Amino acid sequence: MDFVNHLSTNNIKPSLQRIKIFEYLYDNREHPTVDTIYSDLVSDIPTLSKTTVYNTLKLFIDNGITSTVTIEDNEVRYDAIMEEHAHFKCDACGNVYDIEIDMSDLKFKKMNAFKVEKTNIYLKGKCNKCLITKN
Amino acid sequence: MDFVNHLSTNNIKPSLQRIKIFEYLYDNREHPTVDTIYSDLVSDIPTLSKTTVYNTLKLFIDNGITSTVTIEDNEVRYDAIMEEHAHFKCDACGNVYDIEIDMSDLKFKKMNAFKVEKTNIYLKGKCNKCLITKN
DNA sequence: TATAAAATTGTAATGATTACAAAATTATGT
DNA sequence: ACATAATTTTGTAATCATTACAATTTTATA
Repeated sequence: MDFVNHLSTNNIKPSLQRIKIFEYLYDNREHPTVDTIYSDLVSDIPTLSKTTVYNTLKLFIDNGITSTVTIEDNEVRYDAIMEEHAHFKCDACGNVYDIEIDMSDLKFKKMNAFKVEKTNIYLKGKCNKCLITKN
Repeated sequence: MDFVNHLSTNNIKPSLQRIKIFEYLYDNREHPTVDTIYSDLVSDIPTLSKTTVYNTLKLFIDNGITSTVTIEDNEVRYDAIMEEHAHFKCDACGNVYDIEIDMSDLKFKKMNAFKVEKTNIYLKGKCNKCLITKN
């Protein structure tokens, strides 16, 4: 994945901060929060500001290369994978995993009243790691 | 719907505030926010406090008669309908509608790694009202 | 009716996000 | 290359939703 090129082709000038933040998001698939992104990157970019993380993520979202994952009402997570997929959140360890899904199987009723542009799915439960360890 | 009985059978003492808040949630199916609930009820219960609305909704959720609807990362909505259903949010007018859905049709891959307890689905797009009016 | 328990309320504290202006960096025209 | 303009980054302060907490009010109990 050529991050510089990916940013450029999406009308985002590839500054150091933007490259590093996108790279982090793309490589760390656990859907990190702003705080996690900031904490993990500040050692690499000592001048990094949390405001920059917020600004940059908003820029990514506006240009369609990142999306938010809102499962809990008190934490916003970010995801750089834009292909159709769903999420699973383990309510024991709190981790959020990607899930492959075929949304074409979904059958909605009375959908003539709406023009659907995006379908979001997330599951909750226990991941195997937590089932084995804690139970 | 006998609200007093519904609260009682779910281990919630049916105080005036609790009855009114649940009644409001159950009758107003547009998934209101705390602010909306408070604003609409304070004329009816002049002493009502926003803290009470927060406390009461938390109590409802803990006792399984209400759930949160988290579609946007900056607004928490509440829903008293606990039967399986999905949501549609119109990003023109902002309204959230209920949708009937058969989740048994969903096919996930690699799901052996998880024990799923709850499936959440929401769609985004434009409702017919907005498509006709604004376009 | 007195006392204890529970519910409600108002205010203050918290924490995430945003606004904003200054500083730093990068691009542009000559 | 240099001066100037534009953009990006940064830090601080403001905002807003939510929570903590203690006081008050209401309800239950003996």
